[in-house]
Amino acid sequence: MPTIHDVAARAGVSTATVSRYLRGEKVRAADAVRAAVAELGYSPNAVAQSLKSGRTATIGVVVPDVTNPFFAAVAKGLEQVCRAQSFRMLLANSDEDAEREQEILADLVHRVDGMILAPATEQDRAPLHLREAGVPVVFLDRELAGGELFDAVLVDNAGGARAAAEHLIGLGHTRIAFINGPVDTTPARGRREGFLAALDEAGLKPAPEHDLDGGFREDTAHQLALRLLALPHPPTAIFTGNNLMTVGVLKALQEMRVRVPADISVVGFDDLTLGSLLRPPLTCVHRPDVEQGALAMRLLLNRIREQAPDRPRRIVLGTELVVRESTGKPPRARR
Amino acid sequence: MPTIHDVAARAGVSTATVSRYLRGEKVRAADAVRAAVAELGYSPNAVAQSLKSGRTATIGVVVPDVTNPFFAAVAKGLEQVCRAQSFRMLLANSDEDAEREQEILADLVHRVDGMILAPATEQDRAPLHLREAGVPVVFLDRELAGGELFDAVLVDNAGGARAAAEHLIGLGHTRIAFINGPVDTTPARGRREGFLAALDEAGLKPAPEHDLDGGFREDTAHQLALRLLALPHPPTAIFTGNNLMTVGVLKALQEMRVRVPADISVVGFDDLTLGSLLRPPLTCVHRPDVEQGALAMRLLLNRIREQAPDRPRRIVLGTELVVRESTGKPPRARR
DNA sequence: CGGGTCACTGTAAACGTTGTCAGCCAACGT
DNA sequence: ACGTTGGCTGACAACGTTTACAGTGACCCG
Repeated sequence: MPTIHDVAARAGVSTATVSRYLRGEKVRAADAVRAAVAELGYSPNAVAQSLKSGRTATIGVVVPDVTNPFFAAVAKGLEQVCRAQSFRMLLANSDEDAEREQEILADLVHRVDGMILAPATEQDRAPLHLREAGVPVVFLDRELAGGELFDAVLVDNAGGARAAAEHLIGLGHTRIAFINGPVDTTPARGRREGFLAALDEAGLKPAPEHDLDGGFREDTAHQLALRLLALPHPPTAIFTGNNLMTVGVLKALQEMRVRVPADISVVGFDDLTLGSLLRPPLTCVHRPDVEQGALAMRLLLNRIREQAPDRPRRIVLGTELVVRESTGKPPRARR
Repeated sequence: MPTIHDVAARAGVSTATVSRYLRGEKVRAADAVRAAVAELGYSPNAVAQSLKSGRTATIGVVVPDVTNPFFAAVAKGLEQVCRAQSFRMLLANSDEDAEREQEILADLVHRVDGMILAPATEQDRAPLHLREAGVPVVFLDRELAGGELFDAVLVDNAGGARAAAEHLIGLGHTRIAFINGPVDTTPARGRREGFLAALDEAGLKPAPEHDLDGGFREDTAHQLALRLLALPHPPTAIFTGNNLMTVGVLKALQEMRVRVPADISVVGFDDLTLGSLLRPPLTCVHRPDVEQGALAMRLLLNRIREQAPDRPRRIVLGTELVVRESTGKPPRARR
């Protein structure tokens, strides 16, 4: 692989001249250099450039799981903006595991100019090290308990959950189960808050056995749904805290031949790609995903460009309740 | 951010000694160095290491679109193996665009030790440059027309498509439409081959207006499906060449209130995450996805380790026809 | 024709690491 | 007492760039 020295030798100039030519400065031997570059098929070594300049033109992205359609969509938004601005994207999955996340961060610090992170828990301390190391961080969909020291692009979790709960309450439901994510996580905390607020305003209180943590996982939610069905007083509606858990619940209901919404209504936070094709089409809290990624990346790249340490910016995106057919009035028999 | 010099100074030794200590060699001042490292919170600069060693411990991954659940699953497999072997993953989407792909490759050559690539077309010449640059490449799900010069992890496209077609033929269908991807793409070519072979054996020939290219895109497939329905002799079954197009077709059928499988049967290549929850549950050609990614990455990392230029390896994974409820006998009226 | 300006150029020193090399010292054998 | 070994060490040169600095020559002006 040819280096700048080879080009310089061939063009009969110094490396400095080649370097300058490449950066667009006016150079007498431009033609010769251009020819040499072409003949040798030279392209500058990015690693050497990084070492010299201290910039890697690379962004680290840590999400729980790209397989989750929400994060896949977010990743797409991130990547689009990234490449449009000549940055690259180093992607890693934390699997919702704070320890693994920490390893990944430590590994990535030196290789990136900035970091997009959806932390596994709000108690996470690892990101503070990043800050010390001078690596700008933007939190995506989740943030730290420590307060708003970092930039973040979030979604109106409380508002979305409240809308979903109010919708169910409006239909006449009183026994509403909530299969949520871990409450030490921004979205789960916010969603619970909105959910409880709506219930409270309607004079309702959730039974403890209806207020569950499904760990944002399909299989856990699946089991919890089965357990809910086995209860002496099963709920007439289930609100799920993310897309994966919605799938788990729907599969459980299908297995047990529970009719939706005749027997049980289901609302999910997050749309499903195939939401409209499901049996029945899913009522859900819809929200921008690609846009959320794009926004986060733009925020980060701006932050990297202007080194002026502006105070942290928090962007909160709105949600939309999409009413399809998985929700209806509660069954008479159980009321 | 402290460097190895800072550590050396603090420990009262030379940088060489620190470097040796860090690589695990026996060093007299081990205690002092350990202490200095801890106190300064030093960690080696990966960029400098890369420059010196010529290795980046990074793998470039170029797929059409991470948002496609198949590639999301593949990406997960890739990443798992990657991290298990202390490599990182640079991810980019080509959007099925050969030109964009070429830009990405050129950009990534110097930053990676190897490359996983799902080329946009089989005519693609860009990967040959990678080979010249000494960057090992493993093709994923797709390969080049130029013959088998590269490693590749593929799937038995012809076999899967044949099974799907035979299933439909067995049910009595004779007018089967095929919405395929671009035939200058490995999977689309193979799938067409298997499809046509099965029809041929049954003494059937597809009408030209039933043999379509949906570009692997949901929206295009959607339009094509609408066009098929408007035909004087619409097909009684549709076989779709990938997951996105299956979705497009299903949505079109739903819009037009066409009953599946009463009016039209549908089989798709690729499962859908929610395949079993759809109305009706989807009959499809299922195949390993996470495993395919994991396999490809293992192949690549082995290739990087052993520099012995072994001859290219091609791995072809099997498929499985999952019969659910979207296929049935053709409607009487139309036969 | 001397001096000054201008536009460009080459030399060389970084960036942070690793690896080669020669050198040092203690321990050992004679 | 002295050479030899062996284990460890530090100085220094890379790796491929960029860039500060100090030229260099062409050109113009008086």
